[in-house]
Amino acid sequence: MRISTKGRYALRTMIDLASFGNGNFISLKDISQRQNIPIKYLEQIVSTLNKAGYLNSMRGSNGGHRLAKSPEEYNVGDILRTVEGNLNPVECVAYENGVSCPRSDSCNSINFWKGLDDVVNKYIDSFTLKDLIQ
Amino acid sequence: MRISTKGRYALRTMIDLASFGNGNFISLKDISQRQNIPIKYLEQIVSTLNKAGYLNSMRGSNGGHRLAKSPEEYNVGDILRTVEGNLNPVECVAYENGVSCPRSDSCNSINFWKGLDDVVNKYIDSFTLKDLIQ
DNA sequence: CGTCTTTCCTACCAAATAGGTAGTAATTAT
DNA sequence: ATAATTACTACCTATTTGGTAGGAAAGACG
Repeated sequence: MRISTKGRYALRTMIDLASFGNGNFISLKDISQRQNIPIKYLEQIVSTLNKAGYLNSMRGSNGGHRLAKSPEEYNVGDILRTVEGNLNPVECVAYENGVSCPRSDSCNSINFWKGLDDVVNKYIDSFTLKDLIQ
Repeated sequence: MRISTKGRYALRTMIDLASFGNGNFISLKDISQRQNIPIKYLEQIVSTLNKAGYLNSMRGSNGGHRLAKSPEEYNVGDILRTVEGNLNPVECVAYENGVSCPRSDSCNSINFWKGLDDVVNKYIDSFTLKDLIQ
């Protein structure tokens, strides 16, 4: 029942950009040093955030990353699900293309797990990035 | 953000005992077949539940396990924490012997993670084993 | 133009965790 | 005695986590 470093680093990176960015491009080197995250690992995480459209990036000298939107427009749940994959507590609550656990008919606990999934997602979806800045 | 098979199997085992036990000793073989859980793996999980005092066990022919208390006296959160270890979403919210994350002073997200930890534990603690039987 | 800085992309890797399997000893009903 | 069952301990394989490493592409600046 853990959020991995990816999720935590992603959130700290977004908070860092929101706090120190001010619309300017910030290099991974700066974020890496401030947040104490290995730069090569940070690259991968930022790449995911980038592909999700959360960031604008610029290559080359003086390049870097900045938020694509203002902090209150980011849902923390979206950020976490983007880098962590889904956050289902158990796979039987994930219904991809209509397929569910073969035991679901006889399973007494599936509604319990669904409820857990709900409270987790409801909680993380109740925060925007702005809420996490002081 | 996953509950492992250990937690799910443990819960299903407790539900099975509550549903089919009726105060009698039920063998792991029976539970294993009904719940489709490898018996040797089940042994280990049941051993943990046993050591936590949740079960009475009897060896030998016609032996088996039964609930030590009535279903409404088991908290589902306790069962899960017993077999899964703690369920902290991130380690920084776990304060063992007063030690916390070295970044906690400057960390904007620690209260967010603590809140997540709270909603998860509050949810799983709001169910007893009885609630999960039909 | 050349160089420096930075992102972008892909491959690789070691340690930990998950999810078991296996063997054998101890206990008890019949 | 023996068959059935729990109890204990060691082992094992696949996946996931948490990174490293190297080089290509792009842009700023002298």
